[in-house]
Amino acid sequence: MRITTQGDYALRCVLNIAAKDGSQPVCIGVIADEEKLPVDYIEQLLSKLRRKGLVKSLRGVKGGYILARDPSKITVKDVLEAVEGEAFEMICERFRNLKKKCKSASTDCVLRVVWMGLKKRIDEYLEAETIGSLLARAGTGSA
Amino acid sequence: MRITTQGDYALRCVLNIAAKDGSQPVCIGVIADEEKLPVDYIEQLLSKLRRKGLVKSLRGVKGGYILARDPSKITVKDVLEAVEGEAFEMICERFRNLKKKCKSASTDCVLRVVWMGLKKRIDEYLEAETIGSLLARAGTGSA
DNA sequence: TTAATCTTGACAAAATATATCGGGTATTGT
DNA sequence: ACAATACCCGATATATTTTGTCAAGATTAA
Repeated sequence: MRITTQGDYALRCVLNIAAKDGSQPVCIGVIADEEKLPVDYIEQLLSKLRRKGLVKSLRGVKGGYILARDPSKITVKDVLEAVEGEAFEMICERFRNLKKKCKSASTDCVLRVVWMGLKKRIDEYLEAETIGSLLARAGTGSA
Repeated sequence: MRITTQGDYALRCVLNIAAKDGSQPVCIGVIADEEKLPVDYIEQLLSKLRRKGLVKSLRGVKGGYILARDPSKITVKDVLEAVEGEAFEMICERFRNLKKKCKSASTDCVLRVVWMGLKKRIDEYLEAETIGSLLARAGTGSA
């Protein structure tokens, strides 16, 4: 079980934008350069973030990306979900999405209970961490 | 982020064995049949569980698998780790394993802190759940 | 000995993750 | 108007992981 580079990259992009003063949009080229990420790849990720309403984009010369709302209102979970779908997808849901049949998918399935509990834990944790809190932590060096 | 069918299947196999009276080993064919899982696939999973010391195997006629220790001493995390490696692998570690370079992998990386916190939450939860507790829950129907 | 059963490694197929590319659209500055 | 910059979007390509299958071998009970 792991988060993918998509989630990691997306978070780095958002953090990069958030760390700037916000007086002007940050363009993909700069982000890719500073974070050492493939520009064509994070372009897709930023598009997803935009469609989910986490960032806003401005086209043309002087264009780029800015956060759509206050960093403290953007959770780590928001960003992960934007690029990866659910932060934690239960295997039961996965089977459903793949049109496969989970033989034990009754509501009282013992494992289902475990996965639901795990999902709850994960979601709670990722909702508690925000871009704002990460930024503050980075600033104070108390990481 | 998700657990794979390997983890799910492995847990179903262990639960299946644990649910029996233990007077005789359970063979793969029976487990596969009862759990509706591909026999050749779970064969590999059970091999991993054996190598990790979670189950014991007996060959020949009347052979099969039995739990290596008390169900209450086998955690969900034990089973997941046996077949999937770490229950939650941090992206940083993954990069290392793939011999790739994570540019931001300094000890004070803000995201690293997040992943470490998440890993801790996940591991704690999965260590708290045991085959024994799941079995008890299934028995009482209080799921 | 024979049949049942685990053991092992190799192979194959499917799904996902990670990019890369090309052409299009909007905006700014001249 | 025009050129330069930068986002937009869909298609395609590659790599990796996941999932599943197969075949030959080893062990044991009856």
